Amino acid sequence: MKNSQLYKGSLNTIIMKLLEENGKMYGYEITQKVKAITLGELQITEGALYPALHKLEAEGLLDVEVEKVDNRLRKYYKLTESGTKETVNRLAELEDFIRNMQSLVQPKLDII
Amino acid sequence: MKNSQLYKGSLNTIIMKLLEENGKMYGYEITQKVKAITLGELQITEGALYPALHKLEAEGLLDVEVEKVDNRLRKYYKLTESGTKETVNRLAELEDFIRNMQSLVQPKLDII
DNA sequence: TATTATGTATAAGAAACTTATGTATATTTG
DNA sequence: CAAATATACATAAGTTTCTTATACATAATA
Repeated sequence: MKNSQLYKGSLNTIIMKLLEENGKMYGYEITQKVKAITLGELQITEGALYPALHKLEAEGLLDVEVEKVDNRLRKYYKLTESGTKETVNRLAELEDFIRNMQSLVQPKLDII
Repeated sequence: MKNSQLYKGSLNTIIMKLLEENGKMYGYEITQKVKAITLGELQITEGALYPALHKLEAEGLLDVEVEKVDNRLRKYYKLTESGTKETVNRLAELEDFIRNMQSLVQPKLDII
């Protein structure tokens, strides 16, 4: 699928929110979860996801823990303490963003 | 002001929606309108705005018309026929985007 | 007189992505 | 049983969209 340009910049927030909600997740799991929640509309590509996870880890917002399941590698990510705090800010920013976009787009009401 | 990363990719949609609503606008007017509607929260910089307007024009979505007001230049932009059609799509995409982001972020409701 | 507001523009660089490719194992389908 | 799909991670090249800085010019305000 071709995601709209609008999603650009929202990936970090999505990752952090999912981790806040689910405790720990691995990359592939995140892509499937997002796909399920958005009914297939938003597909996160690996080319976007893995660099994003690595960056969040480098920033100290995520911790990683490797597990081997069914002879396959999994890297479980979870929020650090700092990441948990930052998630609150990111979600507040998202709410402001959505509110502002709705203000810009909502049709003016005519009083009859 | 420092706008959140979230706004990345939304400028074109904002411009087109404002032009749909107001018929014709010039660049500076767009920046002021957005600032007013978002109560100062979203500041569009010239470095983002003018290249965006030029690109939309190059794509045939906007027409431009130069006017001189108070000895100062103004470039009024308005949607072309093609731009009007495309605006419908962009606004639908925005609605989908907002809906998906809310699905991803909305806290699960507990039934008591 | 200096700053702020109005008005447009571009150039260099950063950030977040897409697209393509690579590697490897497990499971399902024809 | 072979081939395709699903699972699982990763990176590199290129594109798009933005930020930041700079430039020019007139009008209004402090």
